[in-house]
Amino acid sequence: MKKIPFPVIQRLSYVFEIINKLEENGIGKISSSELGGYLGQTAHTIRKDIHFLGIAGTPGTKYEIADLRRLLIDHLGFGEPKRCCIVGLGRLGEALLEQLLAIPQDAFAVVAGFDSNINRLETIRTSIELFPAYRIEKTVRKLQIELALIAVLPQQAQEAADRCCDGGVRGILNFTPAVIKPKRKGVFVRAVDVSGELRILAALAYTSTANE
Amino acid sequence: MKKIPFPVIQRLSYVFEIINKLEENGIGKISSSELGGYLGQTAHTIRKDIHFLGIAGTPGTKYEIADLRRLLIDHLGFGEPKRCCIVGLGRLGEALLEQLLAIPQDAFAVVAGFDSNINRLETIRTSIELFPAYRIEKTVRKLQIELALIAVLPQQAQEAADRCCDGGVRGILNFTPAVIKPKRKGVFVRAVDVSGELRILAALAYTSTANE
DNA sequence: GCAATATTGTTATTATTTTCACATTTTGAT
DNA sequence: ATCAAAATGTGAAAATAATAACAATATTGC
Ligand SMILES: NC(=O)c1ccc[n+]([C@@H]2O[C@H](COP(=O)([O-])OP(=O)(O)OC[C@H]3O[C@@H](n4cnc5c(N)ncnc54)[C@H](O)[C@@H]3O)[C@@H](O)[C@H]2O)c1
Ligand SMILES: NC(=O)c1ccc[n+]([C@@H]2O[C@H](COP(=O)([O-])OP(=O)(O)OC[C@H]3O[C@@H](n4cnc5c(N)ncnc54)[C@H](O)[C@@H]3O)[C@@H](O)[C@H]2O)c1
Repeated sequence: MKKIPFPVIQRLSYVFEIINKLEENGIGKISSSELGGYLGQTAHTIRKDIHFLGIAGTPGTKYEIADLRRLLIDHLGFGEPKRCCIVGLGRLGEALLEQLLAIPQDAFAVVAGFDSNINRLETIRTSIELFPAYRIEKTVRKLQIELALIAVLPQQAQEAADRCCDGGVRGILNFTPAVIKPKRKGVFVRAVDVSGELRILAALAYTSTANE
Repeated sequence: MKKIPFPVIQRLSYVFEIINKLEENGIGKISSSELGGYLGQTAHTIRKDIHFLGIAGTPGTKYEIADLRRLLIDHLGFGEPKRCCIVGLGRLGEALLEQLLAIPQDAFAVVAGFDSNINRLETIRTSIELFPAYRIEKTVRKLQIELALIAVLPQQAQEAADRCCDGGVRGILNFTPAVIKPKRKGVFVRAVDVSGELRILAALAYTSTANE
């Protein structure tokens, strides 16, 4: 099977979100141009992206959403819920916990939370199990957790990520400004950094006007 | 001046963050390979990126951080603090507010918050001015706000963004899962979507193993 | 001083990604 | 039935970005 390029994966992930919502609203078909509209992309791009999944529609007709969904599940692994954990249950960590538990998510299941501060573990009221930080590795392995959200202070980010890697996670979502490197091969890291995003926006706006 | 490609802007924004921290710690020089290490990139890439700024260093020597900083300020507009506002002061909005006010930021200044719920405006204790949502346009114009962080419910995201555009913002950082389209040309939009990021991570992990 | 080493500047090459073009197929109206 | 319109499938072209290669320059140790 040919490797799917990263930008394509990124867009197809959004496509999956969109068709799920449409399906809930009883919509059964969608065209490449409509999808393009939602994503801010052209119909060309969408068709080419879908092409990476193998044949999904028939010419002349729109895409059958059910078919599209099935293909995305098969090729991108969106079938069964991914088990996640949150490391660092401060303000951000707790907000993330609430957010992910509140929204009815068929795609992700938060099954554990970790913090080095025992007081935090006793303070937070939630339906999932909470553990001290030194038990990250064992717990991740035991519960077969695949994804970790890192929301500790930047200084501890790498160490927290290393423990998750040791436990066997497959992906890390880093909310701290620190740069995290995966300890093992095959672990993917992505960052969510507010200051960084703002800086990029500022630079985009600036360079676009500076060139006029 | 030649247009700087987006990936380059993205990386140079991180470079700016890194050299600021190093400068605080009294470090005066840095090499392309060291920078590459921080960013998870090769020295080649870093040198090529810096090359877009015009000449920054001299062969044989490392980069003078002060020079690099000056060039980044000139070319990417990181000189004076950018004025920001937060639209939607729920759990996430309040957390963002605290986060951006807490960290001593020379790059960004949060100068206003907006919410449609008057009760929220009276509940939150903060040092910046808070306004009802219907005053977004006027306030953004008056305070010359350049960047907006959108943290309302997804259904209201486009409307909130439109008002910010009307007021004249240059960039929008969208924290909701809704897709936002800029109302005016020249307004840049970026999204921070936890579910989306998780899905991308999951897909990356899945496709990497499915191909083995 | 000079050679060895380390480091940047710049061009060239390669790979990736986007965009385009058009053939093919279905639907629906006349 | 037939034609026009609309939609996807797919390969080619163009644009963009990453990687590599190497020349040029400074520093350091001897
Ligand atoms: N990307 C975003 O959207 C965003 C927004 C706000 C904050 N942040 C970042 O998120 C991080 C957390 O912010 P916060 O406001 O929640 O901070 P916080 O101080 O409220 O929370 C940090 C928590 O991490 C715990 N912790 C420390 N070391 C640990 C370890 N080794 N293992 C497990 N837990 C550990 C602490 O006990 C604490 O509860 C910071 O790095 C901050 O910069 C990111
Ligand atoms: N990207 C992330 O990291 C992340 C994390 C958590 C939540 N979220 C998203 O952020 C959004 C807010 O989440 P939350 O938990 O803070 O929700 P919330 O309900 O606590 O807050 C929403 C706030 O927006 C206000 N509001 C509604 N309509 C408005 C309008 N037109 N103008 C101004 N204000 C308006 C409401 O009064 C409320 O105070 C949601 O879309 C959620 O999905 C994103």
